Order: sequence, then structure tokens, then C-alpha cells
Amino acid sequence: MKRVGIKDVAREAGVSPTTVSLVLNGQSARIPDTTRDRVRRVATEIGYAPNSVARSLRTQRTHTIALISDRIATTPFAVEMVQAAQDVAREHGYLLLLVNTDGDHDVEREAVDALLSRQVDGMVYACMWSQVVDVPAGLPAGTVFLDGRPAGGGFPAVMPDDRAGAMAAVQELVDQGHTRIAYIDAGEEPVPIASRLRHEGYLEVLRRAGIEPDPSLRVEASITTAAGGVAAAGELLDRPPAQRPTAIFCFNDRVAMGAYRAARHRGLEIPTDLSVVGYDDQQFIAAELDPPLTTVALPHYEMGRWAMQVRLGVLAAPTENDGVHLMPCPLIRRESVAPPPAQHPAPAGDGE
Amino acid sequence: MKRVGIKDVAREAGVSPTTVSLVLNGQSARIPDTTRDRVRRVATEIGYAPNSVARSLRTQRTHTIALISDRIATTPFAVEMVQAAQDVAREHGYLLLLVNTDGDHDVEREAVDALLSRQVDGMVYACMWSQVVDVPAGLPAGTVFLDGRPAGGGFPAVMPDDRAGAMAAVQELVDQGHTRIAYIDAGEEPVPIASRLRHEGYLEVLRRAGIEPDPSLRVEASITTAAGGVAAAGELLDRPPAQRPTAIFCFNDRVAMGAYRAARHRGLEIPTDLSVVGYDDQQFIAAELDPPLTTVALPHYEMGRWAMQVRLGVLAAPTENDGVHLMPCPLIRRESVAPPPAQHPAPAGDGE
DNA sequence: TTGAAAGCGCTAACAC
DNA sequence: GTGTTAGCGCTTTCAA
Repeated sequence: MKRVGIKDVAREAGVSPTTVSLVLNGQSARIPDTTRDRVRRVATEIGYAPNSVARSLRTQRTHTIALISDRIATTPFAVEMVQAAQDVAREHGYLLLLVNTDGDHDVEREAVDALLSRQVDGMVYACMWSQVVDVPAGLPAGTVFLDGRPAGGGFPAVMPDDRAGAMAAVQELVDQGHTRIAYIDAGEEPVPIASRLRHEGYLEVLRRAGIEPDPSLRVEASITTAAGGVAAAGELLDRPPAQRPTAIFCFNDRVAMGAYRAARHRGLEIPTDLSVVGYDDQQFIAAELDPPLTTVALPHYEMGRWAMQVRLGVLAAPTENDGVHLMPCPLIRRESVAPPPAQHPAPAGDGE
Repeated sequence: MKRVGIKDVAREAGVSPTTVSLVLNGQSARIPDTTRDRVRRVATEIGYAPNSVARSLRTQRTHTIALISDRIATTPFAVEMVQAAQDVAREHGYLLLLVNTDGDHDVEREAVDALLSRQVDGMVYACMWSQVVDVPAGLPAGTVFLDGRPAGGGFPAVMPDDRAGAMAAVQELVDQGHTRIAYIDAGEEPVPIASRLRHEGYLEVLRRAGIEPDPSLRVEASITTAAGGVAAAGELLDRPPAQRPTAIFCFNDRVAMGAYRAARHRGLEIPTDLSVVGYDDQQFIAAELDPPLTTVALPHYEMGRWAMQVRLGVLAAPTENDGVHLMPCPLIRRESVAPPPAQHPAPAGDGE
């Protein structure tokens, strides 16, 4: 049983392959309805399905976009970027070729070559941690960077607006009356771009609020497990009252989870005794903590959409800011923030 | 600047395209070394890269496998299956086409057609929750089911061995001396296959241990959030001492997280006052709980590998058990299990 | 040992 | 309006 081809349809319908092609590709403006309908009917009757490979060879378009990512499994929210990219691709009749390189440059190179050889119509290069990344050799022009920026620029890129996100988080704390706000920063190599950006946002809000930043309030922690947060927050909470923070802004939700634990071990209630804000809005964590964690969401889905839309030409690539689009990170208010406890007065001279 | 093709290489090397093809495809057994080397040198010099589309049209093989999944973003461990499938594909020179259908049958149908039209060499159909699934129309023979089984059979499939996994979990509890072991089951529609299987495993272990199962010890909970676990475990823990369990086997880690919370609110220590075992070994949750949760791991990576290996013919499809392969779920021992507290004696007549 | 020629299934000039 | 023809870039008989 042979596959049915365009010739079979043509023969059955008593027309030429050209006519079939014209009809089936919507170019049937100049073809009478009777012919058109007959061709269509025959096509479905005999179960004709065009061979995309042949079409691609002829048209030089594969309707396929490749998504190259350095890692996909290590971070659970990464899937949202893939999901978004896939959704947009599908909306526009494209298919997604997924390649995972584990950050290995050789694999990356090979992947790019293989993809090029397959004539993909475009690529999106996704980094699962916001970073400046080396551009793989041979990466075609127009490739969109997702959650990372290419060293040297030259490609459109989308990243979370970590600075603004951090500002929203810290502002929330300031608005509640906190003045001693600690920042548990990422203490691991390589330091994520986000680390610097969020710290900047943190300082900026303090500055605007007229709060003198206390450098001792910025501590570093391992950000991969809650244990890092336990240690860092513990150190902060064990300080004498005057030097102790009343609120902690954490680099991510896992660190915040550790901060919760450190607080609990010391008999401190959240948010009455200590306010905590996280970052990431990590699925199954932020909302599930007790109390639910106020945090800043990373717009992975939106970034994924943006990247694919730009790659597909649906959205224009940004011309300003070196081609980098900053996606807003919304503050998610839950129940881990409250005004500071009364027994922690504002620094000397500022009391009522 | 035109793409360089096989003809260009042939011309530069002073041979025919046939020879180039032969050399570059390793069929060069009968071609003298000098010719071979020259062809290779010229090819790299002028940067020749074969056009896979043309090759596919000719050979009728695309070296592409499609992974269709009903949903990818909703469950964070799903990525491991995708990752595994991609890894295996790459190991064998294949690329992965990823399609997400959100469980929509129309989308599924369309996707299968599009994939067939693209001449993919095979498909893997992944379900993100172990279930019996309707086979999409037109799904080609040989498609492998991943984490789900096709209604009606007829396709190779791999699923977690939930029954054995549950047995390992409950056995762990029995070994520690527990006799009043509760099971917080999934209380949502549609009831996952895993629910029945794990309950069976639970009952089987009790039976073998000579423990009369107490039906009141099986309660249902919403399994999507920790809140469901809080309520179910709370109800269990508020019972009078004689009817209260000393250990809880939870349908998943999120429920276990809720059980932790319910216990803590009642001043109960884990594992001294209450032992808890989860299921899933969910990333960033199980290991991060305080104390770290003993649980059963879902072998997503292994299942993903298996599926792709079978699809690629590297592994033979199972002939027994209706083509379904059961992947072992290892017990991950952490710190949430201990012997029951002394004040809960074994049922009357069984004391020392 | 190498080359000529056919053709994978389709689309698009161009002719009629 | 519709058909003829010529490829897209490669592999693979078959012949030399």
C-alpha cells in the first residue's frame, strides 16, 4: 500500500498535479468552483496528505523553528518557556524542534549544524538561567535569545526585568513601614545577572525612601536548596535586636523557604515577627508555604511567547536597549508581609 | 551568496556528485584513499553541509521522532521525560519534534497529521499523568506510550510500577513497627490509575504483615495543593488516640507537605510522633521539607529513556503484559520515618 | 573505481 | 483555466 501523492489525486480528478497544488494551497482564485470542489473531494476521499518534505525541498521553508536550550530539566519553570514557544509556534502553523545541550559547547555546535542542515526556518536560544551567554558558532542571524543575552549583542533578546521586580518587592516592604530590610543574595558562582540587578533595585528603593542602606544587611547564601536560606536567615535573626532585620527580601523562593524555617526554629511568626518576600513564584512552593509567600513572579510564559513571536516576525525585534526586551516581573501579594513589630523602633532619632 | 551543495564539492574536487555522496556517507570502501581524502578536504574547505531535507526526500527517512504530550507545563517532573527522550534521540542521531496538545483531541488529530506529513520516523505519546488514554486518530503503529496506556492496547507502553512503589513505602512503615497506617488517597476526578494501584499495594503489605486493614484509615484529599493534605491529615490526627494513625502514607509529596503542616499545628513532631511517607520525590519539595521526606520516586527519566529506546528499536518492545512495561519506583529514605511512639501500643492481645 | 541518469513529491514559471 | 516542464539537492541503481 503506497502513500497517495498529488499525482494520484490529479489522475482521479482528471486534472494535472498543478491544478491540485493550486487548489489545495488556496491559490485557486482562477479555478472554477466545480474543479476546485472535485479536486478537494477526491483528495479527502483517497486520503491525500501532502508530503511536507518534498514541499520544503521545493519552497525552501520547513515551517519549523528550533528551540535550543542549555538545560531544560534542572529548573521546573523552564517548561513554561518551552510551552509558550510551542504554543505560539502552533498558532502560526510551525512545529518546534527541541534540542537540549546541557550547556556543552560541542553539543551546541553540532546541534546548530544539524538544525541548519535541516533547513529550520529559525532558532530560539533559551538559557535556563538569566545570563550572558557565548553565542554558539554558526548561530544564524535573527536567532532570538530567551532569558539570556548574547555576549556582544547583535541578537534580539528577552529577559526578566529583575531590577524593577526587586524594586516592587522592596517597595512593598517599605510601604509596610520596614526600614531594616535584609537582602539574602545569591552566593554562588557564576553569579547570576539577576543577583546584581536585584541588589540594585533593592538599593534604589531604599535610597528613594531615604533609608540609609546597611551593608551588613546584605548576606549571601547558597540558592539551590532551602538549607542555604536557613543558614543565612539564621545568622540574620541571631543578631542583637538593633541590628536584626524586620524583613527579608530573598533571592528566590527556596531561600525564602529556608528563611521560614529559620524563623520558625526561633519561635518567630511570619509575618507578625518577620516579613519575607521571595522571587520566582515557584510552582508548588510559593503558594504552598505557610503562610503563603509574597513573591515576585518570573514571566517565563510571557518571555517564551515574546521570543517565538519575534522569531516568527509577528512582533518586531526591539531596536533600543541593545535589542534586549525587559519583561515585567509582577509582585504576587500573599501573606508573608506585614508591618514590622512594634518593639523594633526605627533607627535612633526617627522614633515618634 | 548561495548555499554550497554537493555539486560544488564535486566540481572543486574534480569528481562526480556520486563519488562525493559515497565518500561522505562512509560508503567509501571501494574508493581510493587519495580521492576520499581530497573530497573530504574540499568539502570542509568550502564549508559543505548536506541538505537534510533533500536527503530525507530521497531516503524517506527524516531522523526525527515526534514527542506528543498532553501537557508539559503543569507538572514539573514532566520535563525529565522530555529530557530523557531528547537525550536518547540525540545519542542516536535523531532530533525531537515536540508537540503539546493540552489534551485537546482536535489539536491532537491535527498534530498527528502534521507530523505524518512531515514524515517523522516515529512518535512517542506522553501522558503527563498515568492514565488510560484514547488513542488519537491516525496514530501510527509502533508509537510508544509514555506514562500512560492506550485504551485497547496494541502499542508498547511504559508506566511506573505504582503498586510495587506503594508496597515499598508501606513496608518501610511496617518494618519500623507501625500497625496503624493511614493512606491519604487522591480524592479527585478523574481518579488516577495510580490511586487504585497504590491502594492495592498498601493493602497487600498490610495483609502480608497480618495487619487487619482499617477502612477508616483510608481518607481522600485534594492532591493538587498542600491544603488538601492539611485537611485530610488534620482529620486523621484529631481522632481519639486509639483510632489515630501513627504513620501516614500520602498519595504524593504535596499531600505529605500538608500532613507536615497539620502535624505541626497540633504540636506533633515528625518523625517521633508521626511518620510520613510521600510519593513522587518531587524536586525542591521532598528533600527540602523539614525533616526531609521519605518518599517513593517516580522514574520519569528512566521511563523517558525506555520509551525513546523502544521507539528507536534499540530496545525490544515487551511482548508480555499487554505490551506494558512497569518501571520500578525506588523508595527514597530520608528522615520522616521512625518507630511509632511508645504510647500507642499494638492492638489488643499483640503486646509483648 | 567512477559517472550518468533517474527520481523522491512537490511547486512555480511559463505556455497554451 | 489548465497543463507542461523544470527543478529543489540529494542518493542510488546501473553501466562503463
